[in-house]
Amino acid sequence: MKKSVETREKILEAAKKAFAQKGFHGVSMEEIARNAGVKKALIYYYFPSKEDLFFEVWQRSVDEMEESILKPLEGEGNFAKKLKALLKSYVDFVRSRSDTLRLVERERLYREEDGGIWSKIRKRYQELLAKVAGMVEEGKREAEVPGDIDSMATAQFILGSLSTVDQTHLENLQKLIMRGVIRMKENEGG
Amino acid sequence: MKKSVETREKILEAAKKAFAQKGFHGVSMEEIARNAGVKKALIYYYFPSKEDLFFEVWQRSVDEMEESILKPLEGEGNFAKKLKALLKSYVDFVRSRSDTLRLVERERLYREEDGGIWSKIRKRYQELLAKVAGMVEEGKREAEVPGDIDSMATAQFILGSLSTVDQTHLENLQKLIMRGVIRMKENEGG
DNA sequence: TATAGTTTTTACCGACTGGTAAGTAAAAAA
DNA sequence: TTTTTTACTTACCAGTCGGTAAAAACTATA
Repeated sequence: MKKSVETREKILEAAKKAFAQKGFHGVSMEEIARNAGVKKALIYYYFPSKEDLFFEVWQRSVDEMEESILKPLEGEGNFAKKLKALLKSYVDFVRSRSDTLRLVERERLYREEDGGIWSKIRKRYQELLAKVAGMVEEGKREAEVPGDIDSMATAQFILGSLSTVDQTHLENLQKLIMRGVIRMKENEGG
Repeated sequence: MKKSVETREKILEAAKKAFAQKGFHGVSMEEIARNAGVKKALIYYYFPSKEDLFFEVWQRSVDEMEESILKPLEGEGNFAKKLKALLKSYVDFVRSRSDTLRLVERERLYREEDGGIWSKIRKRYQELLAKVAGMVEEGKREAEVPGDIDSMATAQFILGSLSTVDQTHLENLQKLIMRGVIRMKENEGG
């Protein structure tokens, strides 16, 4: 890999770790530079501002998350199987990349003066939600999801609840969600 | 009310609003003082440090939340009714005091150098979770909750999922949770 | 009205913040 | 070989941060 790209990548990596732990305002550029083994000014050679750096970190994380949880279910057939696949891949994701998840989830709550990166962040998150909601919508057409349940609500529900629970209980949660969302045929074990 | 208490209260109120919107690190003491109509130094007359101020704000918010969601179900009989009451009061709480909720939920994620207030915060949140988990445990004894579902997981699930969903879909979420948690008798409408 | 205690403001501190200007060594292009 | 570009450092800026000391204003009691 080109050296310059490597350096840029190193900065992004250090920034991601720091932001995930302490949030945007809790981290200084100095700190990121130190952890990346680089002088602070160099960060400004690659990124125009702290906000821009953060945005790239965040955006990559959502992309990574979307890829991880939606790719595995592309081949699946009916809705029940898709949901199962989604939950499984999400659980894997939470287990293996909890930093990324925390980063994505925490920072979308900022209410701050709108405009700037924060509205871009909320918008992108809505896109992700919409994709999951689209899947639930299919489930309704297949009559596997009760019709009185809103797809968007279900999408928020799935992503949100898994992200707040601690890792010990992920499988349990999977069950809870399946039971809530799918119209169960009595004789169809978990 | 005594003037001094009033002033103290005014500061706490301004602090709460600011912290809920921007998080601990996103808010300056100057800003809090300005919004409270007070000089910054006066805050230090009432509170020893920013962390202490924040901790009191946060603690009050959890207490308020616990009171709001657990009180209404003290009179209720069986588990199904209790859960229903809990969900109802929680939904009301989310609607009427979303600031408080956001404050409580956001800040418990901080990983920061441990010790200080952040571990106290996590500990207190665990207490709240434990109380909800206790209720679910009762439900298991009454055979209304499937035995293979962990009580702590369920508690995290209930509090967590409601807090991430947006207000439009709260009632839908209520349904989803009921279906997931309670062993449904087929002929018992929502 | 003098006095003592409480509450609030003024004025400041050193440390740190995000960000920039100027310069440099090495590599690439000419 | 000379010129230009890339990648990076040093040194600094103005502004803000959390926090403090001390004076000033207010209140209560005598």
